[in-house]
Amino acid sequence: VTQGRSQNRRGEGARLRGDIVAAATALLEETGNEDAITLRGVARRVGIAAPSIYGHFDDVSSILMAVVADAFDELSAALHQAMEASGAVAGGGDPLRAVCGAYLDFARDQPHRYRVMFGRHRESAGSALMTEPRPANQLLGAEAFTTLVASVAAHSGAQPEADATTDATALWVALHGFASLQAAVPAFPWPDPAAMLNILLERLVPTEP
Amino acid sequence: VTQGRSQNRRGEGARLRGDIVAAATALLEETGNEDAITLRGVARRVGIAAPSIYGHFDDVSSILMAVVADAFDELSAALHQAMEASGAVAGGGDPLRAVCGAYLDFARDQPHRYRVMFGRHRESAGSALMTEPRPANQLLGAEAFTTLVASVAAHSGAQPEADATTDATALWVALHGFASLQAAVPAFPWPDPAAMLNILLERLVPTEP
DNA sequence: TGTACATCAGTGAACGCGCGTTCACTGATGTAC
DNA sequence: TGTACATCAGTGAACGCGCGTTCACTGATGTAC
Repeated sequence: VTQGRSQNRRGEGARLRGDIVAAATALLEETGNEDAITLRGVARRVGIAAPSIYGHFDDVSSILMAVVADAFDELSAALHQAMEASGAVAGGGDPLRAVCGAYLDFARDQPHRYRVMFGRHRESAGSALMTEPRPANQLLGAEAFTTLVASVAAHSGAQPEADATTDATALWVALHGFASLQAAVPAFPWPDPAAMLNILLERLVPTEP
Repeated sequence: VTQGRSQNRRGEGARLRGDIVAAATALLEETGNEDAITLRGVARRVGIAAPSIYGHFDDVSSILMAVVADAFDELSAALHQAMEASGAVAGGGDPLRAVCGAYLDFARDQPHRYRVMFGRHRESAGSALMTEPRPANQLLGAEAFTTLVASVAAHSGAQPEADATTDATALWVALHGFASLQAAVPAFPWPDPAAMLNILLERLVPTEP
């Protein structure tokens, strides 16, 4: 089934790349299975011939990597925006809660994309997305983590013994655990997300007096 | 390549079932990819003809389900044993720490098996392992969770306001998050597991005075 | 202004592969009489 | 004690499928002269 897609004009070939990633993302989220991202499946979805993809990606696994990279960019943007928006509210906002809420929302709204971001072991992803130890700021997702650290630091303020990185790590671990288990085991009698977030924030992050 | 496997005697056909699950488990853990559990791949590994599997499983996805069910049994056993062993030590043992340590060990020693237990969304597993809401004690993994609750309760003792189920849920979420992220993002500068466990236990579980 | 040519963006057909599953079967083991 | 037969446990060949990838190609778009 050939669609009405017309060839891009010269110099705009890169536009197809974006369409490919978008189609792959849609397939992932709709089927719930990253194995649905096949070369031919993506090509069908975009409305092009399968070999056309090779103009933009070396192989099929590179498509998934692009999907993941995209997702990390969006997560970073969502957290950043939550922090900004909350800080701007006169007097009322709690940036840390806003950031954590945005994290959980992201995971809940696009569960399969979220799963692929953190659910695959990166050594076995076939390609070297991230295998060597390296500082946190060079990792995929580093920007998102930095935002979390900043919002934790703002929340703890001048609290003695406050170590924002340690606190943020513990908090990340808990947020991810909750998001991931809620998606994986929906039948478990979970507290509702707001209540769970209360518990985790109260216990894991010191509050400025 | 036919191996020296000889046909089971009458009434012992069920033995092959165990061999199939063991082979599938080995394939999963060795390749790091549940897609390596194919009908033909498992059959090769066991040393039988591919159709022989249909005597024991309806289809290929049932094999993975059996691997997961097995893994939950082992996890429950490991946690239970950790609690018992620790409680038996005269005066010294901390059952809660022992149980949590056993959980993290299980996840670290068999990372891919662990990932498949909790990393797939159960609705999309193709079969109804667990989709309907139901009480926690009817879930796959219920036994393991019960052990965790018991060890939390023992640790909190007569602490006022102690709610062992809530505490255990928060702790589970954190343990899973840590185990899962450590496997997924090994390059992140994690604290070592014992230190992380200290932090999480201190903050998430009230201690009996 | 015209025209030959290079490049860009993508196509269509074909390949070999491993897969899940079905089918009719085989040979050993036990059992009824 | 013998023997016909049922059942159990597993086999071998074949099917059709979707897949990743390669290959030579086509037609539109821009550019040098």
